[in-house]
Amino acid sequence: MPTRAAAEVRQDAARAYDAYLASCPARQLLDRISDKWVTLIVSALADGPQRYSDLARRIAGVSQKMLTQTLRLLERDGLLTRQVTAAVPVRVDYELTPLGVSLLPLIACIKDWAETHMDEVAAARDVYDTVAAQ
Amino acid sequence: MPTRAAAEVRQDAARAYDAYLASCPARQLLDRISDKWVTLIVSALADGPQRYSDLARRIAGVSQKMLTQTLRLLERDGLLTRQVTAAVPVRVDYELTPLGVSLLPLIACIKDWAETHMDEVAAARDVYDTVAAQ
DNA sequence: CAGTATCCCTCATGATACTG
DNA sequence: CAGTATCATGAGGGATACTG
Repeated sequence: MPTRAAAEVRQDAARAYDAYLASCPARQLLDRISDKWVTLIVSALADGPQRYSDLARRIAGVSQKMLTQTLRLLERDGLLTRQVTAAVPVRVDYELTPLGVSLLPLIACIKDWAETHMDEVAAARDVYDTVAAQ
Repeated sequence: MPTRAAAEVRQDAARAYDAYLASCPARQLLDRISDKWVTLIVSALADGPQRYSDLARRIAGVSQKMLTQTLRLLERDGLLTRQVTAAVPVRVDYELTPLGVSLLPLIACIKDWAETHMDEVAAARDVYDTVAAQ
């Protein structure tokens, strides 16, 4: 069964490549910052500490689940700290760590490229779509 | 029905925010480069033009579907060109455009941050997981 | 060689309801 | 206020088979 064997070889290669990518730092970072809410939360915290409800308000459209989940993720990664103040009602503040702050220039780079070049991309899309329509 | 109305208001806000994000250049760029295969293909083409089969070989683990789909996406965005040479068998070469090349420094920035700081992130995770386990 | 077409399936996200 | 728990869905991605 050469076909079956070839398929297996391909799948093995795919799995090995997946494993390789999983260990790639740049890939791990991209996995983080590509998350819809990660950059929004980090950017929101650039101005200083924020409470949970502040974040929920600033980042309209985020569900409680995703906000909590993403905050936990970022806390685990050492990008922000979670400070609970025992009171009634409870108060929880989130703040960027120096590591989290160090991410801001990178986000700024991405923003720069986007603001400089995304209109070219949009133009290219228009051309592509126009030609394809004919 | 105040509950229902409140839920609707929240959903409207979420939709409006989605629309806002869809028009955000930085978000659009992140949507592109966060794609697993986009950065790999762009990086592979940094060395110069490559044929379809070259790319398939270099980027082990990519399916034909995703390779073709991603190449079309990048062509549409004006990041690379597709050059078909009529012959038997057909030959297709892909090459970065200047716009595509301009993306390379940004990818390098991301790589730099990752290689500089991802070990700190990994360390933070270890601490977090260790504390959580107790 | 360089694709296209199809099916299938998982996994991430969001809505909803409940709580210390 | 700041979450947790549960359920549903839908879109992205892979496997497979076929083609100019």
